[in-house]
Amino acid sequence: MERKVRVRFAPSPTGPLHIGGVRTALYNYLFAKKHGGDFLLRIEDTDQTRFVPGAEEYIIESMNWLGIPFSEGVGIGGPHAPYKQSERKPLYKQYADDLIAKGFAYYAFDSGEELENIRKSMEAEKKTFIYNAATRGMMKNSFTLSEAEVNQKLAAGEQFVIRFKIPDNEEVLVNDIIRGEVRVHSAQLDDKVLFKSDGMPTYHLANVVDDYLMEITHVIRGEEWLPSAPLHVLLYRSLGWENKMPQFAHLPLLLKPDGNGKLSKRDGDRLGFPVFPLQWKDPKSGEISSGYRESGYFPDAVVNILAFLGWNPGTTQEVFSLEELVEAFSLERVGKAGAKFDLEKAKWFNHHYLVNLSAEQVAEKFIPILKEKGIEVSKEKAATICGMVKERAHFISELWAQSSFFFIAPDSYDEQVIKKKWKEETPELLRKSISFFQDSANFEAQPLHDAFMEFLTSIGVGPGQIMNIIRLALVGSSSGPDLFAIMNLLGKEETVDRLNRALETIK
RNA sequence: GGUCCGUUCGUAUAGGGGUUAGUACGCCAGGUUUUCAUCCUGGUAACAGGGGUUCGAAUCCCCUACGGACUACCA
Repeated sequence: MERKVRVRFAPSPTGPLHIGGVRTALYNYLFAKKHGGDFLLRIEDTDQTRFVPGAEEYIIESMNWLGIPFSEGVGIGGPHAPYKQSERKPLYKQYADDLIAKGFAYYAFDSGEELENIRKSMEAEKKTFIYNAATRGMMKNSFTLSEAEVNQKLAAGEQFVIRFKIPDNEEVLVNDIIRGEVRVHSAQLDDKVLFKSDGMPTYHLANVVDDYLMEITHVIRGEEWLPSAPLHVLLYRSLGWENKMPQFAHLPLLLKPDGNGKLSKRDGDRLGFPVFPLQWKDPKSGEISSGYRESGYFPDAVVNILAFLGWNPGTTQEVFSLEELVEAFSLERVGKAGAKFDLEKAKWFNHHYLVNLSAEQVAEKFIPILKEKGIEVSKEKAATICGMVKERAHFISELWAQSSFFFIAPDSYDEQVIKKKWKEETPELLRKSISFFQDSANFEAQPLHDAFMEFLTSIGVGPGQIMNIIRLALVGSSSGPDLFAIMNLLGKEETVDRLNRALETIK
């Protein structure tokens, strides 16, 4: 019996969504769509102490910006609502109780302090404290206390947790789509807390219960969860849900670009690239972290960049739309090793997307920037300019530096060019050129070019002697688009003005 | 420390017993362009180390090294 593919993205609202998380969400989405399945958003907020206001909204806004839609979940609703674990709180206890009834879990009354002390003293002996078959007998729990004592503590309202009883001496097998068979001996596992003293389940319980209830078929999550996957397998078995256990796929981590280690919030701004999809202002410290959106990345480009960090299609195609990614994606082609973010490649991707936009589309995004600078232009003119300069930029924001001379005459001239190109005969040449332009009836780029070339030939001057000077006068530097196209856009009057100004100013 | 996961050019990766170890970004050189950018062509650069298995290993196995994750009443 084939179940309908259902996957979930289950972030914790403890801060802004990290690009590693975005990639996890993306892979989940791609997998779901590829198999005609569902993609749910579940918010895992079982830890009230770490809740950060705005984080949940941030997650949803990020996914919206990226154009990755959920089919079900928080903010959308669906047959398994609610999708926020804090709102599902009453649901979990019964499963913990069920586990206790079946002998797979037990009450424990050790205080945090007691636990900490024993961990410390074990550490002093260079041993690791594991709360399991080996140590249960020395702690305060259902095994060391009589049933009457336990009941009395419970009745007295004493604080307790419910721990999972890891089976003794067993090899636990986790079947991972990406990593194959992973085996861990139960002696290495500890009796994790399933149910906290505050009445909330821990991740482990809530996650398994909700995945079961929501009929999740594939759990695609970060590699940091691999060590606890054996516990989850055991939990499915103990709950009697083994035949409904989802398949696991643990994704490789995103690493920092320099050195090693997991990519973290600090690295991004240190290395000059965002680690968050959207700009984030920490509600407590007020600290601002940059986002891809605000940095000028296109959502399609971010999706494309992220898709290729840990996955490849097995062909040489690198530019993929979201639809194409859905078509090409498979978990089998996800790599095992952590991937480092490459800023240069990311910029290249964005540049590629920028160039592939039409001049009109680019202009639409550029006009607001011009407005901010107090410049009003027609859509047509903006589009013409964008068409001329878009391939010289990685981001929309770089367009201004590439095109400001269209709107504002240069207030200085590149010294290097002056030094190299401004010769004794230059002023005379420039004067002749000015009067040529002054007398030109046709200022269309091509005819103007042809006529000017003819003129240069007639006075016995090579283009190299004057073209750079004219560019310098018009642009202020020696770079930029086709000179005659610039003149055409500037118009005769402005062109002649700028040439005259250069003549007067230089030397 | 323990457990688990990983390791191909600087980066992302292809290749999974016989390849001149391929591609992209970056970088370098040449071409195009009156300039710069784009574009085109070429180049640079990698199988962590050691043992096996095999006629043959980047590929399979083991060990070592290195890196990472986890080791909470956090997720």
